[in-house]
Amino acid sequence: MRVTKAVKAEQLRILRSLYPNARPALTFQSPFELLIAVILSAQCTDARVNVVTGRLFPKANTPAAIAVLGQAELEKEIHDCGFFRMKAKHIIETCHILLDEYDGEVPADFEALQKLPGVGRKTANVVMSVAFHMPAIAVDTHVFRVANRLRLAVGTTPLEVEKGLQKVIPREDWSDAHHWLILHGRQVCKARKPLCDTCALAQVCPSSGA
DNA sequence: AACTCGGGGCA
DNA sequence: TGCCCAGAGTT
Repeated sequence: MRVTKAVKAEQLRILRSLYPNARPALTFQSPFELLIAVILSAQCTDARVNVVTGRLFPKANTPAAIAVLGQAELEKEIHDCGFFRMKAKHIIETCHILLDEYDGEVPADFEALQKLPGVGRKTANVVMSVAFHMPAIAVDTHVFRVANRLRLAVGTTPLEVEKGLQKVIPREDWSDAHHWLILHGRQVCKARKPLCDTCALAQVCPSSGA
């Protein structure tokens, strides 16, 4: 199957119809809360992150408060999220940088965000998109896999796929499309046994059945 | 490019 | 039990 521009448009139309009310699964009440939640979400389900932040944020939901909390106590709070020592170290360092260099605020700047410890390209894109409503597409493993299988965007690195998606997806849909691809990757286009038999995109997917 | 960090989900 | 993850940093 040849994935033309028209086919890609059809793929996107179907995805939108499948996941009409796509929204972030993480619960947060400020850019800082979102930043922490996304750092915690690496290799951890959003449901579990929400449980952890539901306990943590009432105690501390600012860079100053978490810095006061200290690494040892933070490690206990986020223990259930996995990689807790490394994440706690990164979060504490990030809080100090936010206090020292950004007046305790989360900068609405992709480059600045990505320089923070524990914040990579994916996390920075999520914060820009979700917290600051800027056009950005965060490419995680689900987005990467689904985009490649559909040939919606092809690449061997997340950055390549991100650029490819930016070309074929209307700017106003970037934030939503991220969620369509994630949901589809989790529920249907799974890494191991993709459910091609019942996939609504099978007709427009070159990887279907393969 | 390969490895580490650390738990849980799931067959 | 064993394998796989809604990543990022280091070597």
